[in-house]
Amino acid sequence: MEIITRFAPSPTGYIHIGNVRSAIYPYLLAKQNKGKMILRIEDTDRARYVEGATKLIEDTLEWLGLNWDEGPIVGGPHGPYFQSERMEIYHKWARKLIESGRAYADPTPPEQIAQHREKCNQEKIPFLYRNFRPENTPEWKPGIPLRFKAEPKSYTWHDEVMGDMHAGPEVLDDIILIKKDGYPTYNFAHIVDDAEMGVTHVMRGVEYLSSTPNYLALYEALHLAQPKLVSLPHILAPQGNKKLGKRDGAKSVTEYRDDGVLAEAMLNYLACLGWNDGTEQEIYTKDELIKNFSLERIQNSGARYDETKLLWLNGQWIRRIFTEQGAEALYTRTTNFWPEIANDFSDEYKIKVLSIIYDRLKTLSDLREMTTYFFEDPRIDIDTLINNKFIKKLSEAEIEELLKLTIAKLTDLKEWNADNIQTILNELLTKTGKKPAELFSLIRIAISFAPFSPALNLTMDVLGRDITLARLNAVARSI
RNA sequence: GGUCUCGUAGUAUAACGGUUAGUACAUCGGGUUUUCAUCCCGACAACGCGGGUUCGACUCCCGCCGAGAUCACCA
Repeated sequence: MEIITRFAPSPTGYIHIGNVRSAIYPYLLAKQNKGKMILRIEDTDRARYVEGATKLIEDTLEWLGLNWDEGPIVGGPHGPYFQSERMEIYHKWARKLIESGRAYADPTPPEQIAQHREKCNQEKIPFLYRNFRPENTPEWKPGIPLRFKAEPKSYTWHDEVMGDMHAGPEVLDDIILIKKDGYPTYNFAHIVDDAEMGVTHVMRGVEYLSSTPNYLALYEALHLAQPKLVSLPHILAPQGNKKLGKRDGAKSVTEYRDDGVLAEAMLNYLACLGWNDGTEQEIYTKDELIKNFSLERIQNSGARYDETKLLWLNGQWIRRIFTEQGAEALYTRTTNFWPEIANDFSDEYKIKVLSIIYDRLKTLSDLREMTTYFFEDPRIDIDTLINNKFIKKLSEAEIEELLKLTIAKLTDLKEWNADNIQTILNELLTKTGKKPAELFSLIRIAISFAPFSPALNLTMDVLGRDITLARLNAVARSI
């Protein structure tokens, strides 16, 4: 049987790292089994609807490479994929329930319901609406909510992550199926949609675990086959024990993209947060995740979000793309991350810069701060120079002498390349008898005035003879 | 409060009932001709508590404690 999964977000805002896993796992499972993932937009709450949120959701999935097989944009045989466009379908199924006596229109005003609830709270007994079921119910028509008529009974079921589950009749209640505005509730709509769309695996956060018995009752009353149920544990906020949410400052997934995190790293990190394949592998490509993914190995307790590890993984991915796919491949990802002044420089030059700096990037946006001296002359700051912990050991006369000697040697260099520059540097070392730390720090700071930079000979090679000498001369004059 | 779920280092996790409880991130040391980073080596650090069952329990059972989820005309 073909496996069909779905990701069914409501368009109330951006997708953040706390909830994107419910898109990743369905995707992996579907792809692993040559099945399909459906994207369905659950927009039945008109009050919380946010304009543009659907676009945000689509962007996020596209960036991560979680391409849905059916849904908005791509279409498919089970559309429409917006719940707001499926009203007749819900009403059709609702009528079936009414006809079989399993649903009723409920005219009880909200204030009275609140009173019932309040009374139960005071008496410290569970509030169950079925105990307050109205005796005479009108015919169902727009403006009156439709409730399920629950039967108090026990259910057992199997959750692919949580294992065998059991619940008693005390959790079964007359849940609202259709709201008074005519829109279905999540509880009803998702059951109908999953069935109509042929969804075989319902994967969602654990928060739905407690309402599962009510869903089972609905499948039963509707004579629908029960799909496999998969509860995904929460991702916890860095602080405290709450699930990661927007109020903990959970950033949107695309914000990480804009901050220079690679999609590969993001997917890798999130997939492995609360899941592992039992090996000690840490770096997974999307294809490897698809190949190795398994429901059984999803963790059943919440996992804390750890941005430090994400950034480590991102560094790993930056280096991996560079070494496996080449400098150009990495360069194509860096377009938006160079300092503004770099716009005037050629791709070729920027690729050279990237090639010597890439292994110290944690995120691509580090380029902005780390590469400026490749594009403009640094401001000469003699204090920084002479206060450096190595250069401090040299007298001003020595500094001047060393700079002059370096300039002279480099001027005589016939072919300007990294190896030859290194030879010169080595010669200078033996000739002056200075320690590498002293001489190299002096030159490094004089040409960059940066807190750190790549190996000296590489930096000088990329900068070129003219600029290197010009900067050294400028510093020599300022001493 | 009712119902349900979870509990291995700071974090993420591994371990047929028998291991010096493994790995990674973080932290702290050390190494690779300057810095920062990479890379390499090393160190620190965990089975929530109490009972059982067993020759033997992180692993099975019970109790406790702790944490979380849910009890909406939100999803």
